[in-house]
Amino acid sequence: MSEPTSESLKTSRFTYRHLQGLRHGSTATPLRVIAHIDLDAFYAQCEMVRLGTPRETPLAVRQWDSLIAINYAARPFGITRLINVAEARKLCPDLVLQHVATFREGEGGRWAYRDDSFKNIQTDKVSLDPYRAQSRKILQTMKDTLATWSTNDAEGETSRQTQGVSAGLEKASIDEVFIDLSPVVFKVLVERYSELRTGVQDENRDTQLPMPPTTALQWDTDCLIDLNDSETEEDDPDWDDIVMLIGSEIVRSVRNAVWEKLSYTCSAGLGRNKMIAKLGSACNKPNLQTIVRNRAVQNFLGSYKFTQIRMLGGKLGEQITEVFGTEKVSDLLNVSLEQLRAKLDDHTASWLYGIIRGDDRSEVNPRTQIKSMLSAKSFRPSIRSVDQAEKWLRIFAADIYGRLVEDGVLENRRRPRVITLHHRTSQPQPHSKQTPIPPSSTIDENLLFDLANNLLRQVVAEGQAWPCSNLSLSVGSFQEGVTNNRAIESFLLRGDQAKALSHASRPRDADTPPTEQPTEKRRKLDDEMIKQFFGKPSSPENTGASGPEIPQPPLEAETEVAEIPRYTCPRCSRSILEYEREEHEDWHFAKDLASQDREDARALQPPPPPTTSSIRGSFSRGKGGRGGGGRGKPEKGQMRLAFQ
DNA sequence: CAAGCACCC
DNA sequence: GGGGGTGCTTG
Repeated sequence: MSEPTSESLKTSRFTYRHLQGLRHGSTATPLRVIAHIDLDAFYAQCEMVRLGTPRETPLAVRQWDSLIAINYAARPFGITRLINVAEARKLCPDLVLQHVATFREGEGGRWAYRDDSFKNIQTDKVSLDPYRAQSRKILQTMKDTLATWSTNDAEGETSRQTQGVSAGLEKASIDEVFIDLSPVVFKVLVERYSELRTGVQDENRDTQLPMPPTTALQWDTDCLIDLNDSETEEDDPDWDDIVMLIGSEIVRSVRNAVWEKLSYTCSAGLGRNKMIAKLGSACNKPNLQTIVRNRAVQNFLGSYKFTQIRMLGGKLGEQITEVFGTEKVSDLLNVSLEQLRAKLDDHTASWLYGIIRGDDRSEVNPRTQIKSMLSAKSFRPSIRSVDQAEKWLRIFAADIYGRLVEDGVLENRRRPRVITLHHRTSQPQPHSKQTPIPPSSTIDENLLFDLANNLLRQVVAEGQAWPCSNLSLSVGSFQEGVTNNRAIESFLLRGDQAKALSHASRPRDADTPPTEQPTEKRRKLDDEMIKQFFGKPSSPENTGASGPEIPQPPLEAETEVAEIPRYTCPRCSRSILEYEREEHEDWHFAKDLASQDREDARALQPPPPPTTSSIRGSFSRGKGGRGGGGRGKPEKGQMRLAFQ
């Protein structure tokens, strides 16, 4: 082990700047902690819970003649989603086969579990509502548990500035979430390690942190990814190991709460970003969590095909495979950035270069609310009349309306602004028609049905509607209701005041360029400009300049009384409430960090996610023929990039 | 805006 | 493969 004399003098690889990045959820800090939590065979577990089936009982969820979820007890029998019901029964005679709930023609918007649904593919439509309901409960339990970590003060002393931190939670699908644990891990970290509490002056932000006092970490039941070849478990842990340990403790408590309260198991991955966390959660299933420490990232990623990395599972991954003649991350590591740039557009090249080295700065989008709702049905055989189609539109409208009610249409919390009808004929490519939902209308089943029906008439009128093999209805572009609107308006008002204030009192901020109207917009008609103003309330300096993850400096409340102590910030000359001083200083610090990030970005090329048509030059896909060479990178794109 | 495309479970 | 989702680009 370590010699107490020389080793104890060692300092951490990390600085106070890195630590502050953790506090504010900076996407760049190497101390960041992201979790991905994935419910195990989710639909199957929903049915097990609903039916009270023991965990050892093999169970599969059935949709018509297919299996859409298989629990872990059934998997040893060789049952997969690719086989049909008859084959599954043969492999496992005792298999519990539960059909999904369905709507039935003529029974309104009520779904039900029916014994005979599998025989009624012609009249029934699948309902996933039971699973959405469970998903909501699980999400809420996760949030509640995270909240206990955020507000619980162990000692009451250190929590002064760290209380109320919240973990950003992104619902990635019905059975997956990403959590940015950074702020809450920071809170726990400074509570447990008093040596990290010392304030530090601006000019000392890059001072190394002291080494953690610990020499061995207790990882409990976690699964650890092996360290890179160059690393050894005998080395003392640094803070990036400690934050993962704290993160894993938090995630374990979240998973435990979901189990104790709702009887669901889930698996989790922890790492320094979303890509790593996501790959990690799939490593040890079911009911386990996997930690990818920073010192294990190279080893971890080296074993993957890059086509398994998020965003590379589709055509982009396919194209990269063709161009470079390999699917392996380890092979692609030997390709220089210049070589990547020769074959891919700059955007994609630098993103790819970073991502295979474990660099992913994408944010956890703190989003829980649904953005669109879709109700669909495939027809075998195809349908060929308006009459038949209308019956399904009734069911779609009822389905979606029921979900809108759950979402709060009745209380006017949210309402969709657009409705879309998708249809498919024998051609593989589906088509769609959409139309606005009249803003003043009361949304109900009939309204949705009428709008859908109008769209259907349009499709029919254009010909090519029959035979129809697939039909679906969706609503989207949600608008927040009046209650929230008032809150937003007052927020915007405060935002304007903030701007006025900042222009008046801040010396000069390179971050906030003088107001500059995009020239092409000048040509627009006045009323369009007005519409745009109200439609896009965030001005360039609001969206771009301060960066999404950086909190604005606290604003003074209008109702404030004079006796609250204040101080004048030496950096921006603003008068700040004394009790908000620390936060304000942190804000400056975050701003500094952000500009540092941007400088880094200019030098290194930032890693934004790839977009379409990323292959450079004449490489073209089967159809369309637009390789993307033309849309390279005008200067404006660069500017925008720098601000993101 | 409307429509399509890519990617994900 | 069927039933849902998200985000982006293009005309």
